[in-house]
Amino acid sequence: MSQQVQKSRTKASETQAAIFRFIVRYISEHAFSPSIREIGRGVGIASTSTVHHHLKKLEEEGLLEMRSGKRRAIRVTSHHTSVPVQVPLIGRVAAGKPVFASENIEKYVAFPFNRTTTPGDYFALRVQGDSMIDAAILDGDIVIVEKTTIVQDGDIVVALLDDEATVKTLKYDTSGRAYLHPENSLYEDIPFDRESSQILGAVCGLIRKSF
Amino acid sequence: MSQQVQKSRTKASETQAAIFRFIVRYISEHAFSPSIREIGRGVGIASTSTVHHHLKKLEEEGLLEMRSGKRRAIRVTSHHTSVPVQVPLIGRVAAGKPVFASENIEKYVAFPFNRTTTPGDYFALRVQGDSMIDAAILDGDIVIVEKTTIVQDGDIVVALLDDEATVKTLKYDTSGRAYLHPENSLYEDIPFDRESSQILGAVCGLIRKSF
DNA sequence: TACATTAGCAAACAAATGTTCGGTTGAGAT
DNA sequence: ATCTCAACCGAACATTTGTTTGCTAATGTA
Repeated sequence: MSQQVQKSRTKASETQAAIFRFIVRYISEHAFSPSIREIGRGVGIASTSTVHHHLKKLEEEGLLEMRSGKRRAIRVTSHHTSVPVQVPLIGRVAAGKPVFASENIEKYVAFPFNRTTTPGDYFALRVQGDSMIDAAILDGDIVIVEKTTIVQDGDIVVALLDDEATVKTLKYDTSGRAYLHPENSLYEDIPFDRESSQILGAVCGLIRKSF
Repeated sequence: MSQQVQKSRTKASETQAAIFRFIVRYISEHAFSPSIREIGRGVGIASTSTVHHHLKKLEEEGLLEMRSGKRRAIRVTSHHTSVPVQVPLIGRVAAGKPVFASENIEKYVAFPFNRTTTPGDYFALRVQGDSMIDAAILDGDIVIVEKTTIVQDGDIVVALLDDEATVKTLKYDTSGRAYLHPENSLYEDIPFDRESSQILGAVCGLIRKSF
């Protein structure tokens, strides 16, 4: 009999799992939530109220969030999916323009943050060259950068040198002078002057695509 | 006078750029689209029809897509943002269960694909150990894997060895026998037998988080 | 001046969609 | 047999929200 209780339980959670999977997949494909009726059609439930009931359950279980009243406003809880934050990808830096001006934004790339973040605090940059291969950063990789000027010895930073954004490790020599260290023995250290040059931020993530 | 034409033009495109930025930001923060009225409130336009008009323009310019009639169904064109596809992250593989059973799915992570893909064709795996550091894959990195068994010499693959999913380079020796090659001179090659072991897929992307 | 264009507003409309209510069915418990 | 409960249906309801229409003001043009 405990088996039958279990059976009814599993049936319920199976439907709910199916709904959950449908929502995740739908959002993946469409970039916006499904409506209750679309969910019903997707998993084979005819009544909107039944779907609604399951959604409430899923919400109680903490798997997803619904904005009451709003349409197509289902969101999967960050515990179970990452929150894809769209980060502006800085392309070639146009001379004269501020680095983060919209002219320099090539496109937006999604990065799966764990915590909620303010999108404006981050940017993305495509790495050019092999000067950081010993830090496992390859040519063509996209680094996610947190905008900050508070950086420590050993941080991988993005610095603006002659209208060119470069990725290097920041280090201090024995006399406390800052320099930029390429993680590749073929390259030389670059002295860094805070007056003439500028730290744009610290690398906090990376995306690589190989297809 | 050409200046004045330009002025009115820039004014229009400025409003539209503001709307575009608002939408990107809103979707980043909420994971679903704003409604026309929310956009209006966000950029300081009182009339829904004005916002609607600008959206049409933005759609003509190819910056975004709207599903006619559907609510909160604005989507930024993949040319300007990547499409965040939610990929299931395979955690510890439970003995006996199929690898891709939902029991083994730890969570979903977003990966910025360029082209539209079917989410079911990919999975994600957290890399354990430093056996691939010479391929710039570190301990803790998340690799994105395309489910396929068609792999070539030199491909970085995910193989299932003793209920453990491992990332290695697939190679063939001179006699055509397959083996798994760790990209780290401290590790030994592993002979690979297609009968007893299984190729789960080929690595096609990578996510690293360091914060 | 008269006309065209553009950005904006307000109001009304219609469609999509979340929410609620009552009823039905089947399995398990009392 | 009777009761309870969970899953489901169908229909009605209430909002949200996309769409349309007509109007005004400002600007540049013929």
